[in-house]
Amino acid sequence: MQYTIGEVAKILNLPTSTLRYYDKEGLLPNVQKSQTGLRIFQEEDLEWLKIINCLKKTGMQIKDIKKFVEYSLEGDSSIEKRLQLLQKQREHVQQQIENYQENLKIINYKCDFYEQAKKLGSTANIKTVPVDSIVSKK
Amino acid sequence: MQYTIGEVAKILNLPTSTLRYYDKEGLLPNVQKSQTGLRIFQEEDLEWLKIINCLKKTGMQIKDIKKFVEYSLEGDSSIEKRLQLLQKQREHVQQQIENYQENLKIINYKCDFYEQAKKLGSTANIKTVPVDSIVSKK
DNA sequence: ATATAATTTAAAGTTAACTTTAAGTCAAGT
DNA sequence: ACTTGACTTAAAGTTAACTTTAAATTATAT
Repeated sequence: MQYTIGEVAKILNLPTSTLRYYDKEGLLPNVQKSQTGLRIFQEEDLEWLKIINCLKKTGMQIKDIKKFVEYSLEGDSSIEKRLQLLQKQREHVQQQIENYQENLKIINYKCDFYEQAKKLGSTANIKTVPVDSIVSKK
Repeated sequence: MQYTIGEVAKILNLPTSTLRYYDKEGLLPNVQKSQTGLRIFQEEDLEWLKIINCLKKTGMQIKDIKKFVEYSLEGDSSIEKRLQLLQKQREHVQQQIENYQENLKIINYKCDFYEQAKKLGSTANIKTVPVDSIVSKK
């Protein structure tokens, strides 16, 4: 199965301009071109793009994704480097989830506060606690 | 208890330039100045900054944080608007956590893959599954 | 009193990740 | 054959969120 850039864009819900940008930045080294110059995406390229998109969505910068791509092109000699890069990203994501969960507590607290305020018609006379008492202390 | 901009910067682990930028953007409407023009942060301002930082860290844009600040300055008539803004952010954060968790699955899978590859000395001969089979389908 | 460190403002500079534009070529349907 | 829509590149433009710079003032320590 082959895909045009427009089809890939729909599947991944990304603009075609972004896909071309990724290609230009060297993130899609295996995408082929027809004789007339059109990009042809294989199933494999789609899988590759989903990995790249996953790294992107979890906050990895293009230049670091490019590193990963370059390691991949180096072949088996770079397995260790690729593993390390992914493990580092895994830790980053786990940390991010924890941060979000802590911040969610603060937002929940604030939502409660304003729900109270809504009932009372005023923010006065609602007792508050310091933000630091909401987040888990280490 | 009062704080200089440098002290606040240390406490929040932000550069002073960022604090001044936030001030310039109208995010710190209650910070006072000494007769000589230096910013004086009260405990209250610090609490305020922690909320702002929480919104910032969970991906809210400055312009939307500014909206929240402006609503707050309007007084009790804007309680509903502030609540809605925070509820929207809460949903955004919950969604973000879910996204990260799904993407973490993919990264975990890839880490497993490269740990295998490391043992075998090669990525060849490792059976793989499509990315879509890793993420939870709805 | 004086040197050093922290603060001030306004304005310009930076960076990442795209997006848009322009001018053209290619593909698909009638 | 022709129109319409999708695709191509290169280059310029955009945006958000800071950061840096410069020149000056203020605060702190000796």
